[in-house]
Amino acid sequence: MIMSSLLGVSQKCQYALRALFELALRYPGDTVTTVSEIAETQNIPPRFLEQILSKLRTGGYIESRRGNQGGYVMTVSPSSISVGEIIRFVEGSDESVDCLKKPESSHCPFRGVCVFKNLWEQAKSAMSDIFDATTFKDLVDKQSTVKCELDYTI
Amino acid sequence: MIMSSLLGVSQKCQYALRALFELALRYPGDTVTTVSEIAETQNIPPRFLEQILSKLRTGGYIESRRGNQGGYVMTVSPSSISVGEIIRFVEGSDESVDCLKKPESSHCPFRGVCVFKNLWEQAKSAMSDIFDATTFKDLVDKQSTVKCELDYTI
DNA sequence: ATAAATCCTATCACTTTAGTTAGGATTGAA
DNA sequence: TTCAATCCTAACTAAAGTGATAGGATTTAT
Repeated sequence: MIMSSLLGVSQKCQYALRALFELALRYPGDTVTTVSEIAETQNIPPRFLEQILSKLRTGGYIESRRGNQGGYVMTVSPSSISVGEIIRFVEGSDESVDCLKKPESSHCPFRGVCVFKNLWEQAKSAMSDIFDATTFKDLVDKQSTVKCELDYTI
Repeated sequence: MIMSSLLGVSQKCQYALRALFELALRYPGDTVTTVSEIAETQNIPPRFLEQILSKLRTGGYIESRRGNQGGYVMTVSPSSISVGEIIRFVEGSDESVDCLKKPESSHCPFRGVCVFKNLWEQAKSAMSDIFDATTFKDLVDKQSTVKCELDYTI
């Protein structure tokens, strides 16, 4: 985990979210977007982004068209994909805290460890609530609001 | 950051919390506790724990007595130390997410990144709320409750 | 003096992260 | 058919972070 911060979101994961957001902006639509275009717009190393998009494809979040004139496209509605879902998919779901590791039933071996367990659970749950409640449609909607504000001020 | 998990709490940090909890259990009291004793009770590598306690001392959370019959003791009230405070102290306060890095005023450089910023802030805030609201006195109180329950069932 | 303990600093092994490199497979257009 | 654009996959690497160990210096009670 990115480990120096309580909120552990890796660069790779942030890239994934931004890339998916970029595709969500173009939804719906049957024109594909190339890796290069996403990479430039979101300032992501292109070859690295290739891997990330490839992985997102295996998750069913996006589809690809290969060959000349190929690229990526979002085929499921952005409203059905939450940020939390993507974070878990990209980061994996390993727990950094022993207490939260399976099996659920096993008792904490060390004195006092149990008193922390509830704390980790609360924190995890609070974060999940936030990330699971936000879909990519929400982000797109928010983006257009921001755009408007900017346009007005110019 | 511990990276692979959204909730990034390093092993080192968990050791620190457990060690501090162990000292909080003995508060108040003028008898010191050795590193070895804490290490055994909480199953922490002793030499590693040395470093952790030494660091906690520089933060003013505990005091040490050197030499023979030396050890560590908590001199400030456990009710005045929150879990969140210790986590931040031990992990450092580096942000893993670019959006949250200083300076506050600088605008997010990439399209759509701003729509994530609020999300990171919310998540961070939700966690801080939980961890800052829990003091080591709370943990000690909770521990004695658990102890009682166990005693009754025997 | 001696033993017991913290303190300090360096080192190490291991894992993770953030990419890069290289080549291959597939497709559409000329 | 040929070519170029594009996705696909695996292997590799450099750097950083993490967890832990090691040796010695310092301090203090006995």
